[in-house]
Amino acid sequence: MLFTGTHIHKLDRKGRVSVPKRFRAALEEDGFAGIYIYESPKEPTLEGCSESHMERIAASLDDLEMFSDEAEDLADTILGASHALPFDGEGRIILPPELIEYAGITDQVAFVGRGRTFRIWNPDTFAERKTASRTRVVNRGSTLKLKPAAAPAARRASLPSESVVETPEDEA
Amino acid sequence: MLFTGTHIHKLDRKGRVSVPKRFRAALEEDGFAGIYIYESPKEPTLEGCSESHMERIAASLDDLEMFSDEAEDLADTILGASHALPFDGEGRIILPPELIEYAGITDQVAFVGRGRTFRIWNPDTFAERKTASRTRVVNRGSTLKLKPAAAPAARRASLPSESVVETPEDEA
DNA sequence: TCAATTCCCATTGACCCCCATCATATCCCA
DNA sequence: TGGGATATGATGGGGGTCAATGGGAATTGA
Repeated sequence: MLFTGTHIHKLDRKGRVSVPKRFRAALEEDGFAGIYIYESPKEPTLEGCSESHMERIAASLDDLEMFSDEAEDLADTILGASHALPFDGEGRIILPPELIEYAGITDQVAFVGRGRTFRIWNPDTFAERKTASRTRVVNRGSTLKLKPAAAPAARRASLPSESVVETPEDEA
Repeated sequence: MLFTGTHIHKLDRKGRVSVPKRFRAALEEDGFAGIYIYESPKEPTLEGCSESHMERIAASLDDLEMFSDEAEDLADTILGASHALPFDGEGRIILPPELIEYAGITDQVAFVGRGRTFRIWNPDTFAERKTASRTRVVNRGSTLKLKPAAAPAARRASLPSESVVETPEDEA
């Protein structure tokens, strides 16, 4: 399952916010009915993911030298500062005040998909960032080199001829 | 399964539009009965693709340094801005207002095949662009070097020429 | 006992399902 | 070869359903 799109929901006066239905579906098939979030080190936004993805992060940290400074720092930043937020009956979570403050959120919350993870923004802040990103993409002429065709692995790979490649992101 | 040709359909007053039957067939064998679209960064058009193709994009982004600036920008521009639009019983999707506006669409919608992806245009805008790009192709003397014809992998390769790509700006 | 959290129910409005009609391509047969 | 008959896709619209939201009651814990 993939997190995509931008979904703007309301933060009510109890600090609750509905997690987008699409995200919920992806998260729930994961065992834990809820999300994990932590402060993004570089920007005023919250990183969110499923429990299994959090486990992947932990495993990756294990691989970094057990007691390297970097691993220590990352562990504190991500694992130590992460919050496990369960859904209530209506599929909402309660955003802890310190996270609300960190992201500069007021009355609205933007859930922004990033594939295997997502981010939680103040919608205005994200809007600015998005136009900036897009401008850089155009100016820089970014192209995305696609991987050789996703490993079939997942679900039925009914198309035998799919191994064919394609031009990256074509011209214009 | 390739998206080819240009198909013009009507946008009804509910914001719905039928996805061409040909495209639908290609998309449905993909698990998710619907399409993914996002704004093309460079032009007033929408890029569309199947879920598996979107997963490929996400996987490719994952590979770029997890947090390189460029990957960040592309993630916001593509994954964050994409919409998953499911088919209704009649094979239609609902085009979100902001996408309608971005592409300058009014009452008609042009689906234009591009191989593994397709684009959604205001038909008039596309018509202009098409003649312009055709002119460029002629002036420039562009030719397309075909790949060796992908190994038919398994079973009968009844149509030897089938793996071939087509010129970017296809016919009509 | 008070405060904070969790559970539960009510409301509303957007979306999705269903059906009815229309257009177009295909086929059949005289 | 023409004309209709039929199948299939495209289009229009109404209404039921469910996600998002708000608030109150019950529960927990200090």
